[in-house]
Amino acid sequence: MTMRDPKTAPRGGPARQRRGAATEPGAKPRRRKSGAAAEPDESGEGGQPSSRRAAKSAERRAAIVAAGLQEFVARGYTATRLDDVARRAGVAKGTIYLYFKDKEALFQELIRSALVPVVSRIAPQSGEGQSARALFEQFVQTFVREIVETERADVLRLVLAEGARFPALAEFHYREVVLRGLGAIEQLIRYGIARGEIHHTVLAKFPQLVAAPALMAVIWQGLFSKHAPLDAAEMLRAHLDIIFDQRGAT
Amino acid sequence: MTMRDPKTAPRGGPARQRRGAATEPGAKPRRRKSGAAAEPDESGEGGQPSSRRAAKSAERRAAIVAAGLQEFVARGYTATRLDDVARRAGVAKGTIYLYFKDKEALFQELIRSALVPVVSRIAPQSGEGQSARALFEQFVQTFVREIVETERADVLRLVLAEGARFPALAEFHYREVVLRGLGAIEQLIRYGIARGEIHHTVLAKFPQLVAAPALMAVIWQGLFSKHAPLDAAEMLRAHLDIIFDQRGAT
DNA sequence: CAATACTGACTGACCAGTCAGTCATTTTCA
DNA sequence: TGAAAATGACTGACTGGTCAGTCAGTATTG
Repeated sequence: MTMRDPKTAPRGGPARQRRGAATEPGAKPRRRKSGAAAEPDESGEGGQPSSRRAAKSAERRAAIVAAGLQEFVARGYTATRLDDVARRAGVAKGTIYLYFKDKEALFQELIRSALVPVVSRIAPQSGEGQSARALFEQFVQTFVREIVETERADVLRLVLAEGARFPALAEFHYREVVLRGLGAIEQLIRYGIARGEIHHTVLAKFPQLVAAPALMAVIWQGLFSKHAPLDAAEMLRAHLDIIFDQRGAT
Repeated sequence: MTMRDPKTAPRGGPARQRRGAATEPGAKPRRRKSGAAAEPDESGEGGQPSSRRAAKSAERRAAIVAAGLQEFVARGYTATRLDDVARRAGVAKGTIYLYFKDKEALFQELIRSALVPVVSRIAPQSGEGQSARALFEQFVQTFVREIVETERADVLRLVLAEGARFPALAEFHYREVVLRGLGAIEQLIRYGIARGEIHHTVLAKFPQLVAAPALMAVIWQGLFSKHAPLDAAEMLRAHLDIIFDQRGAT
């Protein structure tokens, strides 16, 4: 097994520096831009000195990320050309390298910024006193609205597609998205069991069973909806009926 | 949206002929080999004239497919180099082109030969009189043994990964694997409902709900098992408990 | 007028697909 | 039967296009 990760694979080539895994802002490339690392500096318009540049910088960065998102989603990691990303972002190719160390760094940042924020947003609003069923309904609704019906579904598929080839990406996604997501689901399940609404206690052990139809929905929409449309919301509701023991009916 | 499919993308290039979709043996490249199309000619050793050549030919073809499988699974479509496939198969690069029209043809053939045969094998043995539960158990067991625990799981993930970029592949997979698989599941469900073992009649409408945990298992094993092992068989059994209304217990 | 941001032509590696030539097997025919 | 001819299988150096990443130079800004 040769198993070389995809990058640009410096075969026998010259220097072409490499680094273990992700980008971890703080890399220290030759020149580093103001807004390059973190701190989006949320001064919208104010008068902060040098805020003008910072704002424009943040804007450019965002444009690159957005463009990258579309390109990567459409073609996958390897087949995406940074020239295209640059063109789509209305920027010269070199500019990308002012904001990101290399192609992979852009890729990871992209995934990060597309999925992480939504994980917290989708978690239950903790509404004590509400029925577990209601909380699950809300969960499903949010999931469909925020993921299945947005380009975030594409990003999720992208992670599934490329994850196996990017251990660092898979690990990150597991930690930041899967663990947190399943954790939230498990809490909901326990809540439902405690309230006597859910009788299948195994679900607390395998929250994946609750998430599975959502995964199915995301994948189906991406690959097969053209051949056989699937009403994700309805399917997920039906799944809730099963979890909550609502037999029969439609 | 430019949306060009990955291939080698003859950008503005010269002639470089292309064709609509798959390979469809019968393409008619310049020269065509004996065993190139179908009919493996199962004469093991016998005396059929010219069987020697045919046998060796089939062997080579198989070696190429096997090598391709490993490479594509490890790197994905675009990042796989045919030079590597050739080396792994113990063959010169040119030889690949004697058996397959191009990279994509090899890729498709690969997926085809890895998944299609197993679909029929995994379908229920129609054992009339048996409880639906028993049939489902058997189904799950076969699925785990034949897919989750084999490299076929990798192939399945490969389809999920590349399907979006290969409409022809997605369509083929939908027709030959998904439709047939879900069809078999739906039959089982109806059987279970008819026997009064399954009460959730929605399942007949959404057999995807039954398949979803299997999909989850395949994906989890590929991406996250390193971080959090998942006992697929146990999870799928737990899922059956839910479908069959076996409340509580573990 | 620095300093900083940006540009895009350029380099060097890379790789799908080709094809002229070599090797192996089978057929033909004396 | 044995040798030459014909057919088929295989090879790998080569071509032409591609693309990540660089950097000298230009623009913009404070």
